[in-house]
Amino acid sequence: MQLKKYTDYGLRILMYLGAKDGAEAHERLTTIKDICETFSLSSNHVNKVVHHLGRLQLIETRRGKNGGFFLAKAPNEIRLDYVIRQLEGDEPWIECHNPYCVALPACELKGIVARGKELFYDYLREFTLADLLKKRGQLQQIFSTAS
Amino acid sequence: MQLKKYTDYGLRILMYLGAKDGAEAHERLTTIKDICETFSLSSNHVNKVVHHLGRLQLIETRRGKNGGFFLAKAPNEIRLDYVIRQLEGDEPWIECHNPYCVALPACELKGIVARGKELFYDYLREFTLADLLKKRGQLQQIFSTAS
DNA sequence: TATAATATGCATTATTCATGTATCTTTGAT
DNA sequence: ATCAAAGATACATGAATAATGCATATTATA
Ligand code: SF4
Ligand code: SF4
Repeated sequence: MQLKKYTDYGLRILMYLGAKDGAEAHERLTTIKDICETFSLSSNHVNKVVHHLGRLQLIETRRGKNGGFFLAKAPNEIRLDYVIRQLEGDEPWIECHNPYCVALPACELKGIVARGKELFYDYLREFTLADLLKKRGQLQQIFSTAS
Repeated sequence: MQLKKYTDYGLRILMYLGAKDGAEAHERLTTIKDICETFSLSSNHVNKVVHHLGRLQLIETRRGKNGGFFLAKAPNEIRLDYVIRQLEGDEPWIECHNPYCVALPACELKGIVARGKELFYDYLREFTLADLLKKRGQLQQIFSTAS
């Protein structure tokens, strides 16, 4: 019972992008290499997460020389429940089929767990990327010295 | 992001025990074999879960011939949050060390997820095994015909 | 004393996550 | 035009953990 690193990497990437400043898009362009160096991660993995974030239209990616990516929305429009649900995958927390459980027709448990899961996400729904950037200055400093 | 089958097996075992009736302890004795046949599970795995439930003092186990196990508490005294926390293991849902994440000192995320996790368990805390036995009759029927 | 049950430790398999390699495509700079 | 730098994509490998299997010890009862 733990979030995938994949999901956390996605959030780190968003935090990195959100912490950056610069009015012009090209000033804000970040590359996969930047992320990897900052967080000491595998470029392949980050590659996939970045691609995923792009498909979700949370970031905009630019191929080719001088390419990179940047936030496609304002931080306060990026809700954490959405990000985590999408990156993590939104399957039920208990698998009752596969193989089929005989108790299923009379089981109260699956509903309770499912409701608990929704409460978890309801809570996350109260937060956006902007909330993760409260210590923006400190983040900037960490990211600039990390590489 | 899914509960382990191990955990669900534990809850199934408790449901099975709770659905049984019979005033005397020996009438209520269930064996690992019973569980395995009812749910079509591996006896080794069930073995371990039963042992675990015994250590948690949720069931009482009896070794030797005519042995088995039975609920050590009333169903309404067995809280779901406790069972799931114990069987599942109560680790954080995000691992920030191992390897160490540079953002940690300025990270708001880990706290948010940790709080969400607690809300999940807070919700489970409202339920006990008794709530899982609402359709007790139907469960009894299922369990008696399953084997 | 034989037998039926749980207890326990270790080995193996399966699944999923994480990572690596290679190649393609796009884009800007030279 | 050509090259190089970036993400996109597909596939392969490795690592971690969950799930299962096997063997044996221990205990209690008939
Ligand atoms: S016991 Fe309930 S929750 Fe668990 S697998 Fe069966 S139906 Fe699903
Ligand atoms: S980003 Fe925050 S939550 Fe994720 S690993 Fe780093 S410190 Fe932990």
